[in-house]
Amino acid sequence: MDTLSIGELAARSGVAPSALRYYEREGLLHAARTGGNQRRYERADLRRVAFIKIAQQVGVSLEEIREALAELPENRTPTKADWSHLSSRWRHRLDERIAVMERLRDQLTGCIGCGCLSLQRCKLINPDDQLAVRGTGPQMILNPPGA
Amino acid sequence: MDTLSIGELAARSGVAPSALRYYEREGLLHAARTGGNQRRYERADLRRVAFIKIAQQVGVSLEEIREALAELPENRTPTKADWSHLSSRWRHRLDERIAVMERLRDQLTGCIGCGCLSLQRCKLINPDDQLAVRGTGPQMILNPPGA
DNA sequence: GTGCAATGTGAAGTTAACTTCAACTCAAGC
DNA sequence: GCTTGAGTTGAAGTTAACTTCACATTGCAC
Repeated sequence: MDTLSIGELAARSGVAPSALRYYEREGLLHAARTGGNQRRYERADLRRVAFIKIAQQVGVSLEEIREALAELPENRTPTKADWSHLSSRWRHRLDERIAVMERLRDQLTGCIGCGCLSLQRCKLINPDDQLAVRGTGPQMILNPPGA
Repeated sequence: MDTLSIGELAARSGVAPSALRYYEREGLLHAARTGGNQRRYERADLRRVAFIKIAQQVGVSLEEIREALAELPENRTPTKADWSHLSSRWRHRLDERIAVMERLRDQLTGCIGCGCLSLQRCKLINPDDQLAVRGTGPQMILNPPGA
């Protein structure tokens, strides 16, 4: 057969049936129904679920993932080109997130040297938190001066 | 004065007072009290809060953060060496997480070429999901063969 | 010393992303 | 054809990490 029951999709994707039903309620996934009202997924849905998992790994909310998936064609199985398009957009997200984490790491590494951990600038240099006026939180990482 | 009220710490750290109280209930933070029962924080607590924010950025739960912070000395203000030790441990975490995301990105990039997005190995090469037996989910990223 | 913003507390509410439950129906093997 | 393991639904429960609320108390400014 070329369709999958919810249990099969769950086993293949590593996502619990209850989560798949939840995704359906949330509009991230759609399933055809058998005469007896059971869900039947297409193999293409494996990709869809894979994409959802990947995006979650990157820290994206289901809400945003749904919006992204909404760009895929509804009336036909997505083609390579469709997935390519989506994937490359997400590649950018990934790149950005990696960049943030690298800045975080480098800043942390720099702070190991003086032990300050202020992340707004080393306390030894800037003992009065003067950078606090730029906003709250770890400014140097989320909003580096050079970006 | 060299202590901070909860409002001051909140403003400096970018963390809401309610969150700071919550952290205290959860054992991540401790504050001295004035005669009138108001919290007074030491300047060293700015570092503590900064560390909490950083760790959260990395996707670590407060539970784990609390465990990490528990390694700091309780009876004295943490020294540079104390923070250095903690920081270098977290640098490893960051490195690992960055590595995972880079694998994710590279895999995604690879899949853009064929449009498959299977992440268990390109479907064109492995049309029957044979890798599914290795476990559920995106194995190649979370558990790369070479790791 | 008085006023009013800041702070205190416990309890309840919120959001995301699911899971669990109860009660029922479907479907595949013997 | 009967059993039994999947599957269905709506509703309620769960967890993390907070926020909001109501109401009492404090403490700096004038």
